[in-house]
Formats: sequence, structure tokens, C-alpha cells
Amino acid sequence: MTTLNDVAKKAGVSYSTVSRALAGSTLINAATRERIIRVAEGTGYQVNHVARSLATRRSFTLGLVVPETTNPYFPKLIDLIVHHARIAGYSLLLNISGTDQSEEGRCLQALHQRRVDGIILTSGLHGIVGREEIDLLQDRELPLVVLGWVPEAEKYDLVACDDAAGGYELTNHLLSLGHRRIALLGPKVCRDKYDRIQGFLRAMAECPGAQPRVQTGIYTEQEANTAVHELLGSDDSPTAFIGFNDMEATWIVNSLSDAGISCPQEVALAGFGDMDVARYLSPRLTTVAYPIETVAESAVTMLLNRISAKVDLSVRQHVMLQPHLVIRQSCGAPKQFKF
Amino acid sequence: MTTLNDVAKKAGVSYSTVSRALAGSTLINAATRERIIRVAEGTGYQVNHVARSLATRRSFTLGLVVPETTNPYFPKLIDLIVHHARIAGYSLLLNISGTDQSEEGRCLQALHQRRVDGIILTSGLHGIVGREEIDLLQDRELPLVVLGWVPEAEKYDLVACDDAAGGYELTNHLLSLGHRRIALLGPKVCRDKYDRIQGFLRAMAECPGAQPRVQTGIYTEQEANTAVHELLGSDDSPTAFIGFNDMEATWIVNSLSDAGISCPQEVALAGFGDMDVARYLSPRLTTVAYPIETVAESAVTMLLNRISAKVDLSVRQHVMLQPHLVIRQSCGAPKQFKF
DNA sequence: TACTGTTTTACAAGCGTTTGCAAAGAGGCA
DNA sequence: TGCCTCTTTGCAAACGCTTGTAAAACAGTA
Repeated sequence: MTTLNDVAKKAGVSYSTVSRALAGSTLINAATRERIIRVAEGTGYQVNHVARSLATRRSFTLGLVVPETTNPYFPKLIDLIVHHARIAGYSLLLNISGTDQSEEGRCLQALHQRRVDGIILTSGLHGIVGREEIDLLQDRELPLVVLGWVPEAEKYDLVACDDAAGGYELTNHLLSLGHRRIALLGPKVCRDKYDRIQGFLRAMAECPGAQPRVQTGIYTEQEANTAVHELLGSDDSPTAFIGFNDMEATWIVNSLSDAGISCPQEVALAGFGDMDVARYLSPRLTTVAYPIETVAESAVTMLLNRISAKVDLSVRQHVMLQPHLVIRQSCGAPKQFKF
Repeated sequence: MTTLNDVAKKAGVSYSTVSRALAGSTLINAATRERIIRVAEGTGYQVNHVARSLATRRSFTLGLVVPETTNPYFPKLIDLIVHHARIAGYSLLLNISGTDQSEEGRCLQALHQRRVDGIILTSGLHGIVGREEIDLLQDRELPLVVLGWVPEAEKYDLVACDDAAGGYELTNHLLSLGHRRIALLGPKVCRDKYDRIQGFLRAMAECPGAQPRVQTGIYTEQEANTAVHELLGSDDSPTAFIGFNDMEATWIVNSLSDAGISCPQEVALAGFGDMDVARYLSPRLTTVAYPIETVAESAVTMLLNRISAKVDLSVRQHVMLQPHLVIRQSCGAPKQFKF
């Protein structure tokens, strides 16, 4: 493996001169720089980032922790973050904490040991699990940005979306179409006061006669299917369904079509997230668009600022983003309803 | 940041002793080892992998290059590879080469500079683009495994799937249902002799009276939509459609339903890949299951063997896997066809 | 020519580990 | 007690780079 020294010998200069030439330092003659660069290219020299990191104590690597990849939200997020990191000259170490986030602590520790310059931690259904490890990182002043609202958010730099506002807006849309019995199916309340379920409940509470049904604990297509059938079998079966996210909505639409119920003619359906699948589904899904591009960009920007500026660590930064409703074809007025 | 030295001072031994204690060397007294480990834990010492990598010339990091993440095949692959790598004690540097793979060379170079122990390169629609950079890596004897069949495959270690066999099996299934006019829509032939389109054409050629239509250059939902409408408008409009992958199949099913054509009643549809979406789609999609779990595991295993064993680099290893047909609900017999 | 000031280059220390080798201790035996 | 072995520990070099500082080279000026 060619090193700085090899290049130096070949160019007849010392290795520090080569280092400066390659780093574009001003303390060097333009002509020698050119010559050295040409020699370096000739030998196929590739800078050793490991050695550089050790010397500079900067790895130009970011760590990303994500719970899973089956929910298409996460791949998209990964893609965007890789992209923004790369623009800024950073590589990305990817860790997967598991749907139950049980590996979260270990992931953080692994990233710490690899001396990443900063970490983006995507919180999941369980919020943050590796609090201890985070404390250690914060003692070491290693920049870390949490994605998604979590309890005790004031302890972290954080980028999140006001899902409650999204749930509120979506629910009001359904209410305005005339729906009163609306069921929301999903795993669990996980964003505290900013949870979409909270927004749903608030909108329903504000509407006289509205009958909210919230069915949590739904993690699989099977569970969604069972829940849909139970709800449809009840006396006051809902005229509209909301999936906790677009994936749950696809499960619901399948359950409905299996039961011979057409959507949106007989029952309205909405999702959350505005993933690609929302546009592929038939009927195309009315959903709440999550500002994922902005989330990714804000997170990277915030992290890079922390890394370079090291500004006042005692004040944590928060960015709260707003989602917005995307109306497509999956929600009509309830059958028995006439304006 | 606590170092070996800090721990050593606190424990009253030299840093090399600490190093040995933490590495579990036998050249050390069990009692002192215990004591040192306890001291290390007390100080929150985290080994510096950068320094370790420099000293050992092993980073315990793998590089993964993937073209994009919108096709759900890639996220799933990433997830599996991260998982297998982690089991073996490796971290994962993720690089995205772009749908056009224009960044592939740069990705490989970046991984090289970061001194990963090995690279998994996922080839895309364009096969391999960074041949030059690969040559350089191979000169340096950096282990690299290519995913997906590419021209001049004999030059690389490679794990691939015989898509042609999958296309052949799927097409024969449609033929056996009575379809003769079958259209395949997709981007382009990209797997050489192992391409699914080749398998399709072979099966069609073997069936008297079969009329294959292959429409390439279809990269977006819009393009798929146009193609479907053109095909449906022709005299001998196809009775069955095959999507190059499950994503293209979802585009087709939407075009069909927009055109008021029911699937599978009026037209059959099949996909390729058996991604999650194939099970969510209505109708649930008949498709060719790609052995993605085996691909991921084989690739990591092959790479790790190369890294540790360094066996006979002159002989490249190939693993060819077989896909298999998954019959669901999207393919019936053609309308005018009676057995 | 000698001196000063300004590039330009070389030297050397340091980043935090690992690891071969030497040294120190401990214990056994004559 | 002295010698030898074996175990345990410490020393120092190395990994490949960055960077502060000293030295050299080169002009320009008096």
C-alpha cells in the first residue's frame, strides 16, 4: 500500500511536503504541489483516512441509527441523509437498532468506539431506549441529533414533526366529509403530545357527535385484518378508517377488499406519511405528508453545526416541522350521508 | 477522552498491560485482568477503533454500495447485510451510487480511502460502472463481492440469481394458463444471459403461437402508464402483463384500473421480486421470489472468507441462486380462453 | 557582501492502539 | 543460597497521517 512516504521519495521531497500538497495548504510552492499531485496520481496513492482521523481527531463520518427498513419511511430517510452527508464530505455508518430498538444502546456504543463525528438517532415506536449510552455520549460532548419527538426532549438536540397537527387536520377533513364514526388503527401512541393519535382524538372531541375508535397494538397485517373485521361487525361500524401510517393503510385496504367492501364508495380510508406506496395503492391514498426531506436536511445541518461550531452545548436545539394533508381518492362522503 | 493510558495510570500498570487485558490476551494474570477491566468500566473507557485500525490494519468495517433505495429490494438487502455483518463483528459504511450509478466509482474510492476490510458492490441496471476503480482495488487485493450478474463476471467474486430461469418459469406459468399474447414492461436487459427478459423470450419462443411483446425504457410510473395504454389500444392487445419488478407491476395495475380494466378477470399481471408490496397489492401479486436472504448471507460469508483466509485470489468465486415462482391472485386464464 | 525578510521545505512530535522482545518476579530445585 | 524456568509486565517501535516549529533557500536592500 503506497503511503505518503512512498510518494515523497518518488517526488524527492519530505512526506510533510506531500501532505501539505495534497491538503492544498498555502505553505507550498504551486509548482511543487502540481508535481507532487501528479506523482501521487501516478502511483495510485489513496489517502489513508484511518491515519488521518487519528491525527486530526476527526473522522468525517456520521453515525445513523434506524430501527428497521420495512417501513419505507426509513429507507427514504437513509437515502436523504447519506446524500446530505456526502455533499458535506461525510461518510455514513449505518446501524439498525431493531423494531423493538433493543440494539439501540449497542449501536450508539459501536458508533462511539468508531469515533464518528456525530450521530443521528432515529427514535422509533419506543421513543429512545439507549438513554444511558446517550448520557455517556453527551458527557463526551459527541454531537447527537434525535429524530422524532420523545419524552424529555429538552435534553436533546432534536428534529421532529408535529404529527398531532397532521392527525388533527386529517381528522377534520374526514369530519367535514360527514364522517362521524372514524376508527384509527395503529401500534401505539409514541410521540407523546405530538402523536397523531392525540391529534385525532382532539379533533374528534371538538366535533359533537363524533365517535372515535382507537385500536392500538396493531403491528402486523394479520392483526390489522382481525381488527378491521371486528370493527365492521360491530353495530356502529366505522364509516372511515385511518391507518397509523401508509403501510397500515394498505393492510386495511386489503382487508376491506377481502371483505368485499369497496373503498372509497362504502368506506373512507386515509393513511399517514405519503410514502410512494400511497400513490401506487388503488384507490390512491389520501394521507398526511410527512416532511421527510426537510427532516433529513435539518438533521444533517444541525449535526454539522454542532460538530464545527460546538456552540453552547447547554442550550439544546429543536426544530418542529409541520406535516400537510394530501387529498387523493380514498376518502368520500359516508354512504348514508347527504349534505 | 479517556485512553488506554488513563486507564493504565488509574490501575497502576502500563498501557500495554491494559491493552492485553481488554483484548483478552493469555499473557496476563487473571486477577490483574479483572481489576483492569473493572477500572476501565469505571472510567467509561471506550476503545478507539480508529487507533486500533491503524495499528492492526483491520478496520472491521465493510463497505456497501447500492444504487438507490426506492426499489424496496435494496433496503431489504441493506438490512440483511447489516445484520450479518454485525453478527460477525463488522460495521457497515453505506454508499449510494445513484440510479444511474454515476457515483459508483467515487463510492468505491471513498471506501478504499476509509480502509474498509471488504466491499459489497450491488450492481444495478447498468451493471458495473466503476471498472477502473475496481481494478485498483483488486490490485490492492481488497476483497470485493459483486451482487448481480454482470458481463465479464469471471473477473469478480460474485453472488447472483438466475433471473432468466425465473422469467422462464413465470412465462411458462402464464402460457399454461392459456395466455399467448404477453407483454413485458421494464427498463432494459441488464443481466446479460441471466436476465429475466431473456428467460421470458426463451419460454415464448418455445411455445408455438406465442406473441411476446417487450417494451423497454420504462423507468417511471408515467412511462408505464403510457405503455399500457398503447398496448391495450393495439389490435392484438396482450392478455397478460409482466412487470420487470413488483414496482413496475404496481404501476401497471394502477394503469389498468384507471382504464377500467379489472385484474385478474380481464387481464393477468405478474411481477418480479416478491417484495412486501406484492402481498399488499390488490390483487395480491403473482411474482418470482428473489432469494434475497440467501443473496445477502452468501455475499457476507464470501466476503468474510476472502478477508480472513485470503485464499487463492486468482480463482474468483461465483454463487448462482435460483428464484422460484409464487402464485397469488393476479393471474387467471385469458377471457376468451377455455380449456 | 552582509543582513533582513519572505517563501518554501524538512524535522519531529503526537494521535491511541498493538505487539515483539526484553526484563523483572516468582517459584522450584539442587 | 544460587541458578534456572516460567509467568507476568513494561518498553518501545510501528501504523500513516497532521501540524507547529526550525531550518534552508532565495530575493531584495543597504
